[in-house]
Amino acid sequence: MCENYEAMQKQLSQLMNQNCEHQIQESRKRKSESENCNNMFGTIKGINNECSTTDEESPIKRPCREISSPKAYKVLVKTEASSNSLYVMDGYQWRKYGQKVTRDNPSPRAYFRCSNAPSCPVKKKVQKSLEDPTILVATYEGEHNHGHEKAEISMISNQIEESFIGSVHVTSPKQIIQRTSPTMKIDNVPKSSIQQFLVQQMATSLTNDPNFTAALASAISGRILDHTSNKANW
DNA sequence: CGGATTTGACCAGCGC
DNA sequence: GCGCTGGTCAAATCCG
Repeated sequence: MCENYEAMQKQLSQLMNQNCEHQIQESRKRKSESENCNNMFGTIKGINNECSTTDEESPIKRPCREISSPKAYKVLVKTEASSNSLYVMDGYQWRKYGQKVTRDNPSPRAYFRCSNAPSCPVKKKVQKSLEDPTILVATYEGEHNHGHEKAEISMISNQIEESFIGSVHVTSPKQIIQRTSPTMKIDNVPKSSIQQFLVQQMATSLTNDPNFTAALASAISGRILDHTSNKANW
């Protein structure tokens, strides 16, 4: 699995390099992060840093500031439909320092800084998805310079639906949530998150396997029957 | 009372 | 230079 995953990463890097060169030749229209990052149904730019490697070679100064942030990735969180909260429980402690209504999305965008450690440079932007208000789009920038603390437990207990997005074209939010084609730049994502992602992928594959679920069901029912028959014998 | 949140003001970058 | 926009600051407010 890991080998296949690494092979996919290489292919993705090559493709993104090609896209990057093409983008350099395109218009120098102002890079708006809200247009590129918040619109998860379009081509998402600035989340990965592939293009930054060609900066020195390119005669045109790259317009996207976000590319200078090498550790940016997105997390999509499914929330309760009635919930208006912009708080994403990911195990870290965040301090909100601003909120803004952006032009292309009527729902406000909240800005958070990691407060687990005073010098932690990580920032997080959270905004509801334009297409599906029950989905919170959290964009993380930077890398934590402290321990993960209770993140692992929290991510499981809060049933976070997450997907990491590189420079890919996404056609539907459901596709993201169902993780039909997970693509991410491995350098952009904390290793613990990668492990989490792989575990989830494995769990999904197993649960989608009818043979596995049937065997699991029979094993559980057998266990229960054994247990009840043992009790009856008592 | 101290820390977290809210929210209006301010700043910088970009297009025209 | 001006206006628009996203991002950040900081004083006011809230809350445990």
